[in-house]
Amino acid sequence: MNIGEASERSGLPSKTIRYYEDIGLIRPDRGGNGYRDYAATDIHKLRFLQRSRGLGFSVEECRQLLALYEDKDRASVDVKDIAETKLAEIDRKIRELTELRRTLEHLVHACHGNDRPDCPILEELSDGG
Amino acid sequence: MNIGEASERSGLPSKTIRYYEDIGLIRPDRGGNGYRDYAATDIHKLRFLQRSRGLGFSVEECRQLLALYEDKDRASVDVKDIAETKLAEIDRKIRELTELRRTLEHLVHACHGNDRPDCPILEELSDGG
DNA sequence: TATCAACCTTCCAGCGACTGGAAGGTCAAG
DNA sequence: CTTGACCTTCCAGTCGCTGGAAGGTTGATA
Repeated sequence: MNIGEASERSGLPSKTIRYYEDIGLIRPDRGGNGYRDYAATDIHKLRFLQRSRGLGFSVEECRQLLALYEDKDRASVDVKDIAETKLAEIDRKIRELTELRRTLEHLVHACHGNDRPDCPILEELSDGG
Repeated sequence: MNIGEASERSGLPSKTIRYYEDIGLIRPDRGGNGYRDYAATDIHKLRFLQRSRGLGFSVEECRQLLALYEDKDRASVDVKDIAETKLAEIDRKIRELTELRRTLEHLVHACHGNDRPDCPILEELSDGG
């Protein structure tokens, strides 16, 4: 299977698939013409990568998860640890963004939003409130 | 005032201050020795940048906000528009992260996290659930 | 006066995770 | 035999810094 079809089946752009090969996440065969040749297991891995990236795992975390996925003697606690760490990270980000949101909404509400120059948003940004 | 002191007063690393000059956000004077020389207005601008970056505005948005900040004939609605757009972006990010969080938490709960290989997290990642 | 640390300068490279584009090879259909 | 859709590699750019090398300046101390 050529990269175009691998792209369709995995939901990843061809560019991204080549990039994942560059950084050693997958190693497809090559045909006599030099074209990459993806087997069913490669497609599985690509879909795995697509989903784990979509869940917010970094490429390095995906590499670990993929290694665990391929290790039939793995311990599920190793997977769970990675996922829990990521969960905590996501929580932290949500908290940060929620705090930002609160501040920004407050400012937006305070600003008249007309053609006059006085603006609480700029005041906050310039003198820290 | 040298860059070190400007850094302390603005809360931005010297590297970042030089970077902001590179991309045309600020233009401090230069002393005879070639050192950058920051005036009080420069420090104001740097603090402004520090705060607006901290509120999640991109550097380009900061450039616009800084231009409005310096434009005494501005209309506050222009500032408000930028802030509202950013607010909507933050909302979208929070929603995305919350959805991620839900999925991930669900998976984490489903995984026993022991020394056996069976793992609902990997199952979800490999076959999409 | 020599020297030393603590500043400052410029320039180049790298991070993460792609993405775009150029220049060129391959393949299947008409 | 040409056309167009594939495929290949390689290089550069994105964003917002950050690190480091190599060298100049300053102010205090021996």
